[in-house]
Amino acid sequence: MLHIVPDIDTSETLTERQKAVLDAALRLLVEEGDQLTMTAVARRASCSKETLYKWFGDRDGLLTATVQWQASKVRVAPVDAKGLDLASLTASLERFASDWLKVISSDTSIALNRVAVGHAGSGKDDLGAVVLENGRFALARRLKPVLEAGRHAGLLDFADAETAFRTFFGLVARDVQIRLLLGDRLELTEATIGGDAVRATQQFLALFGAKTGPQGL
Amino acid sequence: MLHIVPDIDTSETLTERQKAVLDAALRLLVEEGDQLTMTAVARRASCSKETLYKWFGDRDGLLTATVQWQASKVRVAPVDAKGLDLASLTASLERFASDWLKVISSDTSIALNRVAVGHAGSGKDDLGAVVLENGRFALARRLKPVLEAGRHAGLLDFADAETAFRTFFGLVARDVQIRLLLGDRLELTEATIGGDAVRATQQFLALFGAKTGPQGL
DNA sequence: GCCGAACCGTAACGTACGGTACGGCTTGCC
DNA sequence: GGCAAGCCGTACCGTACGTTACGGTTCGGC
Repeated sequence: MLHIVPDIDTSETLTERQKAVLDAALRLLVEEGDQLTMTAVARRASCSKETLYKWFGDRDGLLTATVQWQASKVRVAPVDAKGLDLASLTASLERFASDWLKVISSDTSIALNRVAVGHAGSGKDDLGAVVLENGRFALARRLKPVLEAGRHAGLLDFADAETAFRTFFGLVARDVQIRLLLGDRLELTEATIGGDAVRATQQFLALFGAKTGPQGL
Repeated sequence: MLHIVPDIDTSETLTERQKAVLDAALRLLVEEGDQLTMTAVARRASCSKETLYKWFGDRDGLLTATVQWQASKVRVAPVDAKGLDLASLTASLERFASDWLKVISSDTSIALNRVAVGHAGSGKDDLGAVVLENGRFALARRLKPVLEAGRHAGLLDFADAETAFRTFFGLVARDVQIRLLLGDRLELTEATIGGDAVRATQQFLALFGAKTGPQGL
């Protein structure tokens, strides 16, 4: 989703067949959550359990490979930061907010985050780290250059890009992710997401917009 | 934690022995996460498995009772809303922010939320609903009267208390909870929490403070 | 056509754990 | 004292599932 870019490490020495198996595992993970069984994955993927173990080692290996496989699919197109004015900055921020809301409200993201959260307690694997790295931290890496460019163009005023990013993150996500993870029915329509993206962006600009200029509202 | 109030429904027809057993289960839940076993709980609580099943029905019943038992312990003292001025409103908001950050960064909260998130997928029980009801929604119920009082006193300006609350929630929590749930090391010291509470409150007032008066910063 | 590698389907194994049964001990009541 | 209730400790049962083993099939290379 969100502008798939066939990246270099997307293949990651995975054969097409292996990708298909991981897709099956992913679909099953969305449906069943963490209580999916190796037998179910094998049946869904029309492969043998022996093959699963040969390719992925054990259950945790399969889960990790599945999460990484999904992560490799959600590379978004970078936003170029040339010719930045308030309109384009606003559009970029709204775009980031909208994309992020779509991601965290998707069935796939919810399922993956649930599994990763569940595994985070017992240091058996690093699903939490993988999800975090490809979620919140990847978002920060992509957004910070935009924020820096906005500051350089005199449109934004902040001391620390990290702090500014975290505020933006909070304004966008609010209670959405934790409510969805905890099972709250919270249907985010296209319109709702769009409105929330605009609101969050306006609030962010109100807090961090440079005072030079008619920034009254 | 946070000003325990011996409430009416705290007992909830639980004997002292049962409370002790649930405390043991809670401690084990923090240590082991969702893979705690009934045998381990019985051993830790020095009771028999037969007793666990008699009292709580099955494993899910024990988990639910444990979560509810913890929830019954975190009733906070309500903030009175008389004689409200900007200083006391600011203090109240900072207090809410600080308390909430302490809650979501506590080992107990993290463990409970992890278990609830893990169970949210399969409609076996309603741990997610319980956690949500005693967490995010309880916070809203307590904070909204303060916001309404602030608006009535001419200190705040917002159309919808729910929307205002969610923005405050986002400004306070930001990425903290999801990072902690996913296993990110993120040590929140007393000082950090205090600073974040002040920052979030100032940002909230900048967004929703009434324009009448010297509200320039 | 033959061989080996890879893989499918399925059966089998071992174990961990939820749930149950039971003997023994304490406690309160007659 | 006798008795019943409640509970502890432990042994036990059944099952689900991770993991392994194996026979049968496909397929590329010679």
